[in-house]
Amino acid sequence: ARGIKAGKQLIGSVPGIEVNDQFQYRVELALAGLHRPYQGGIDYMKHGGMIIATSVVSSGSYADDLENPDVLIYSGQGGNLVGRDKRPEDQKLERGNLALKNSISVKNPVRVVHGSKETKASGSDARTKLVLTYNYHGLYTVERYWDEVGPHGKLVYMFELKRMPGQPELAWKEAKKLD
Amino acid sequence: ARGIKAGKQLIGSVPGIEVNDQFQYRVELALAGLHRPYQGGIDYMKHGGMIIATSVVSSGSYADDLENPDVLIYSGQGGNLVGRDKRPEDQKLERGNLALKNSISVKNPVRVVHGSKETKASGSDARTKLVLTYNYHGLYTVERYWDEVGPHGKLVYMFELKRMPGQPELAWKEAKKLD
DNA sequence: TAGACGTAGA
DNA sequence: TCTACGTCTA
Repeated sequence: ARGIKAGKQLIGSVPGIEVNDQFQYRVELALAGLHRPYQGGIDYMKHGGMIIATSVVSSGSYADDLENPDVLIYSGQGGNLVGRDKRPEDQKLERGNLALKNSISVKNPVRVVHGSKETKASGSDARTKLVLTYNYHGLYTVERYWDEVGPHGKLVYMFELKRMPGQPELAWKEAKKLD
Repeated sequence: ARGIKAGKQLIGSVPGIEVNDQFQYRVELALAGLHRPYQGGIDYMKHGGMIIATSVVSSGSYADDLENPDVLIYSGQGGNLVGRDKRPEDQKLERGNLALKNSISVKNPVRVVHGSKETKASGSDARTKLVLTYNYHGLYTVERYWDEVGPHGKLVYMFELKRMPGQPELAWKEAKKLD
């Protein structure tokens, strides 16, 4: 694999990629042109003088709401809310968060990729293990946003994304919580 | 690329990999079976009740000495000596550092991969840019180790590795420092 | 659970 | 220069 190069940044559907397509690593999302940042959850681009969001990845690190697959409540980025040894801070309405906010008025489609734990047969022995897998959920629009104060006492932006109609049904099973 | 799996851990040469083979990403080294850790500089395994080093990657993040390609002075790991916002600490003779020390008496071959900046033509425009590239330098033995006090006042372990004779010459050019 | 010579893009 | 919902092994 010499010269891995991410696909060009697009708005909306990516040719050759269909709803329910599955990926195992973030680098594959970049390669496919679905979502370029290797770690960042929000991808965006300049469009008509402002930045707008082009894709988001929800990987379960935040308290996103996924009960209804047609509506995604997505937490903003920043504020050091993930990771140990980080002092939490208020999130700011900049970069990815600003891009998502701008996409509300622009009404552009945003690709949504959902990371979920999936059970997978583990080679030679009969047991299974949980593997994080990324599923393409299709195009959404950003409907609204608000801010709340999280359990750490800091400001968190929340974005509501709604799935655009006329797309294939989601073949999506989340791994049962193992309590 | 479904189910990327690192090669099995070997001591010495890896079948199919030759001196001067070149790689672009750490994940490729893991895939090839040359060096499994994605970030760690020292790979090791249990052997006869102790851990011994199997490979090291020098990427220029530490003050390693590479003037003479037949002798590699390699800095130990740990102590938070790389990265911002980290308070430096004394390195400890554990994990990779302990493995390298044990390899002195075991005299087992250790694979050496050298990361260096290489000039590369940059697509459509005529300019070049520097890209970190990993070159396989072949098998070395660990000759000795010592500790020093670094500029930060903390203990750093240093290991001297010597290239084993009878291997192909290194076709190795480091990018000139751009001052 | 946490460490580790990672990466790309802004 | 810095951020960012990474990813592996111990």
